[in-house]
Amino acid sequence: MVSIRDVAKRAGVAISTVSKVLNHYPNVSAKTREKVNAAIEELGFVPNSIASALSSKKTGRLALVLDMDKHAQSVDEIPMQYIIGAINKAKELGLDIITVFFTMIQEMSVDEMIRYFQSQSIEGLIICGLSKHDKAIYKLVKSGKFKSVLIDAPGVDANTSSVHIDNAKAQYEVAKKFVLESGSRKILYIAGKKNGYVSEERLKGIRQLADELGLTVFIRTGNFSELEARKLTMQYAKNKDAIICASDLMAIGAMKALIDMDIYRPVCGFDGVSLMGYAGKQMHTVKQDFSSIAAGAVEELSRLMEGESGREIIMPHELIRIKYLDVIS
Amino acid sequence: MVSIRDVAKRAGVAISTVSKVLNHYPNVSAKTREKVNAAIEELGFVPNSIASALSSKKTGRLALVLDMDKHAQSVDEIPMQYIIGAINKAKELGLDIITVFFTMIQEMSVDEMIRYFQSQSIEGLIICGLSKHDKAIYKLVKSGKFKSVLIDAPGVDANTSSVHIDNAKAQYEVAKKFVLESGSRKILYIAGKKNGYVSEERLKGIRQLADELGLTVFIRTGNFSELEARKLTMQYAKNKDAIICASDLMAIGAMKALIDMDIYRPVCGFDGVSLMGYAGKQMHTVKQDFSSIAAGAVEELSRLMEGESGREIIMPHELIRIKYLDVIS
DNA sequence: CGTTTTCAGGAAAACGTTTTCTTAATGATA
DNA sequence: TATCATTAAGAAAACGTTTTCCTGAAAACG
Repeated sequence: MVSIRDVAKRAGVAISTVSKVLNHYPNVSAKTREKVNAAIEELGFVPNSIASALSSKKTGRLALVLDMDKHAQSVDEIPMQYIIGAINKAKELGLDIITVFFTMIQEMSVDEMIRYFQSQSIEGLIICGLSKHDKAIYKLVKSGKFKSVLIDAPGVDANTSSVHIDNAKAQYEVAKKFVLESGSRKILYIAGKKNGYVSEERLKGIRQLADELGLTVFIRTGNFSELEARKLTMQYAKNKDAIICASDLMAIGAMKALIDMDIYRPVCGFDGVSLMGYAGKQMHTVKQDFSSIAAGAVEELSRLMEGESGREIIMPHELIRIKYLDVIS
Repeated sequence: MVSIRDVAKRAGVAISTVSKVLNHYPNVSAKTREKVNAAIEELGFVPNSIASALSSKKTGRLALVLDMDKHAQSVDEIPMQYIIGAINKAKELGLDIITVFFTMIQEMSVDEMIRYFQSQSIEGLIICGLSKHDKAIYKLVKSGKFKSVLIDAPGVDANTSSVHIDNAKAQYEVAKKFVLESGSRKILYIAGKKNGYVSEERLKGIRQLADELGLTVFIRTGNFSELEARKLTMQYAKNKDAIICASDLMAIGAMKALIDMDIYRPVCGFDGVSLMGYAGKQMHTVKQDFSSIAAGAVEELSRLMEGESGREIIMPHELIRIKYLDVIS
């Protein structure tokens, strides 16, 4: 392996001078810089980031923490969008590596996680989709050993930022459009998780709308599960005008139930996953750009790592209507 | 940061002794080991993998190379399955990190990629779904700077292994079952890519079956594109008995076309992606366990990194029939 | 009991950088 | 011309490990 030492020898300068050239220090004469760069070129020198990290104590390593079931048969495209967005942005910013980390995060393993991140010299965490009520995450973030950005959860301290859309507003908007268009008055709302930050926000949106328009909204919790939404729809849809779900996946469950029951009710979703295209029903929903959200989180993390303090970033959302696809007769 | 030095001091031993304990060397007495472990515990010492890597020249870093469009709206779940399988296995084997790397791999950027991997001290590559005819990959692997495992492409040298199912056999088997069951004689076969390894193999399987059963098979190339398959089906399906596609995604395209044309033809797919469940038609297909395939690739890479030489690993496949889902009326 | 073997444990170099401090040379100022 | 400020460049320590080599003591052997 050709090292900075070889370059120095070749260029007839000191090691420190080569390092200065590498790191674009100002106090190097043009002539010397020239010589060094020539030597680098000739020897095909590639700086060793491991040595650099050890010496400078800056690794530029980020971990993207996804809370997924290990054996997920993931029909769910959201994690992939997060990964794509985060990795591309990290590369752009010269943050060397994004570690993706799947786990069932449980309280008992937090210490293990901290040790793992520490041993890997990870400087920043991007944590996706975990509520602030999740003790494990709280502990992880509160350990103070890492800068963190939370996606879809509110920040917890000055070392922490959060990135998410305005869920309450988005839910309000899409539901309003949906309700006015379909003329519905009695709604079945299938919410996400009890105590989940995102779920609570969306619920706020619905409640606001209900107040404003004087709607009757019957609320049940679907745990973001297709099956659960299906059951709830079976049970409660009959005497309602329409169904609003806190996620597209649950909306699919609802649609399946409606078909089973052989009744028609308009359905409104949330997320705008492209999978919906294959489910084939026309539907109002909120489109989130998960890839941009993750990219924003990486950018924000890089800010935090430069010593700035935490803040809350609201990403834009879009109201869309999934198009009717002809694969469904 | 508490270092091995602190531990040594606390335990009243030399640094090298602590290192020996850490790495489970045999020549350390039980008593000393005890003392050291106690000190580690008391100080909450976590070994620094960066320093370790620098010193030992072993990073245990792997890169999972996925050739994806940067902005893919990825309905495609296969990359995610690769990632899940690879990361989990890597963690299990103590291979520190999996870098996931998205790129449009083009010949011009190969040198850049090599430099990037080198600077990151990456020791092994897992390269997914690229044909051996792809010059970029060939160059990358042939650079000899990394141990590589190719998924869905044949190995190229002694430093390289390959992992894939027996595509010819799988295509033969699923098509045979499909053809016999549906009694088809005149088949439209929509192949994958020209010169793609996987595509060619599957084509072999179809040809063998055609010979054996005396079928008439009309072959067109769909480039693994839903849209392309749809067009080809439009154009050629009318006077055929059935359609066999080299991927599920193309099968979906074919089904859409059949619906447009308002004719019925049985369709056979390949891959077994769970997305198919949402497309809703009953269909024969080959199920690949992409997660296990990636896990196998990591395991194999670890073997290569220990100095073993390259080989070809055939993973099992399964013939399945996607169940009729009631979301489709 | 003396000699050889075995082995636990320590000292120190090495890995490839960064960074601080120092030095020498140049140019500016009085 | 003498003094001071400025700056380019080098020397060397430091980062936290691993690993090789060495030492001394205990164990084994005759």
